[in-house]
Amino acid sequence: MNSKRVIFHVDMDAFYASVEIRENSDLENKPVVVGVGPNVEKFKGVVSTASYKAREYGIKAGIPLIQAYNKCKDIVIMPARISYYKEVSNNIMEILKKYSDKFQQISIDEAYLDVSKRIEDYDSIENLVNKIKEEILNNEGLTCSIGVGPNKSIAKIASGFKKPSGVTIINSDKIRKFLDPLPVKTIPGVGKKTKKLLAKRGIEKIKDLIKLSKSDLISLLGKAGGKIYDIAIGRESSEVKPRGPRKSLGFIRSFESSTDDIKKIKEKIKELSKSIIKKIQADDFQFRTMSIIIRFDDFSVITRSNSLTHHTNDYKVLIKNVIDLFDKVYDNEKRKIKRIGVRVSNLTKSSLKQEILSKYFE
DNA sequence: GGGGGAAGGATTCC
DNA sequence: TCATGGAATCCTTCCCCC
Ligand SMILES: Nc1ncnc2c1ncn2[C@@H]1O[C@H](COP(=O)(O)OP(=O)(O)OP(=O)(O)O)[C@@H](O)[C@H]1O
Ligand SMILES: [Mg+2]
Repeated sequence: MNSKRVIFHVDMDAFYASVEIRENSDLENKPVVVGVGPNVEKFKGVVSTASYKAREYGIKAGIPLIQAYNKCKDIVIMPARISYYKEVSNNIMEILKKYSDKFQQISIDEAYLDVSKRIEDYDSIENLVNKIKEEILNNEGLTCSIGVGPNKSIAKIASGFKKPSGVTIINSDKIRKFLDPLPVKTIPGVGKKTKKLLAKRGIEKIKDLIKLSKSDLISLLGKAGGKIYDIAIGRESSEVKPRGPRKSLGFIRSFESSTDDIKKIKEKIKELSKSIIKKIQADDFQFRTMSIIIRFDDFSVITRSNSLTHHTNDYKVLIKNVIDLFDKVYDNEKRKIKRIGVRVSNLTKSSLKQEILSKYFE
């Protein structure tokens, strides 16, 4: 029995922007930006993604639209149509499933495929990769990048190595050669803060990281440190497994400008709550915990939450609780509010009996 | 001492 | 100067209770 695995990580190229370009051929080769936020037309919002042409100007996800415009006055800004991208995503995921024995969707535009059983040699890897890319291009008119490795993390890092439309295959005997020179930030889980913390200790490349012991890294970074260590030594071994049920659901909206108009804020809270109820009822969920999220004009963020004794999907219950939470915060609060959100968690399926748990209580 | 849960914050990801 | 929106996971603190 051979335990060596072959994992693919498939990641669509500039996904939202590519869909918009596919829909409108005038946009081909143009610097296209998909924007999100309170008023994309008036540059109030940020870049959700940028086409590769736009990236030449330093435009990338997360930067304010006004900055993107200043970098390139020719950009075409499209407001995001997430539900449409979701449909496209579903089509792509169906294609990917066909080519794998185990499948794990990670996000709207990424998935892991365990294809170990379908691979005998290097050529069969290339054949399978090309087949997948072909079918996505033919059926959906979109390109993707694929990383191949002996585990999920290496596959993922590999898929980002050559983009767009790249293929990167990392054999087990090339792991060190591949990982060593990469910056620590390449590792999934190492973000801005962790990068800085490591830099302070002179750790910038993955090869620096593996000089530390696993326990060093755990005492430095907690549980995350252990995961980061395993990835860095190339021995991360988590399974490709289907996505579980969602754990929370919520909506957040920013105001065009910060406000202390309580009425306006409460209206927004009700609107967001209504959307949540609509969605959980459609998806047949119930919740037990309700939270509000507030970002003030100084950009500090607070969350307030409370939990019920029983699950519910009732609008009135949600409204009462989140408005109460808000009133408590705004009792003696001077700062204006930039952004307000409502979220529910502790979810269960409404109809389906909770067989597994209820068995224990017979 | 610690299990177990609630709350709140921080960080990361896409 | 600008600074989204959806979600997951982890950490710390507090509390109830054995
Ligand atoms: N910071 C962000 N805010 C909102 N949406 C984001 C953000 N980052 C990514 N997304 C959305 O998720 C999609 C997939 O993200 P991903 O990181 O794979 O980038 P991408 O646009 O597909 O480009 P790439 O070719 O680098 O993969 C994007 O198209 C995008 O719009
Ligand atoms: Mg992508």
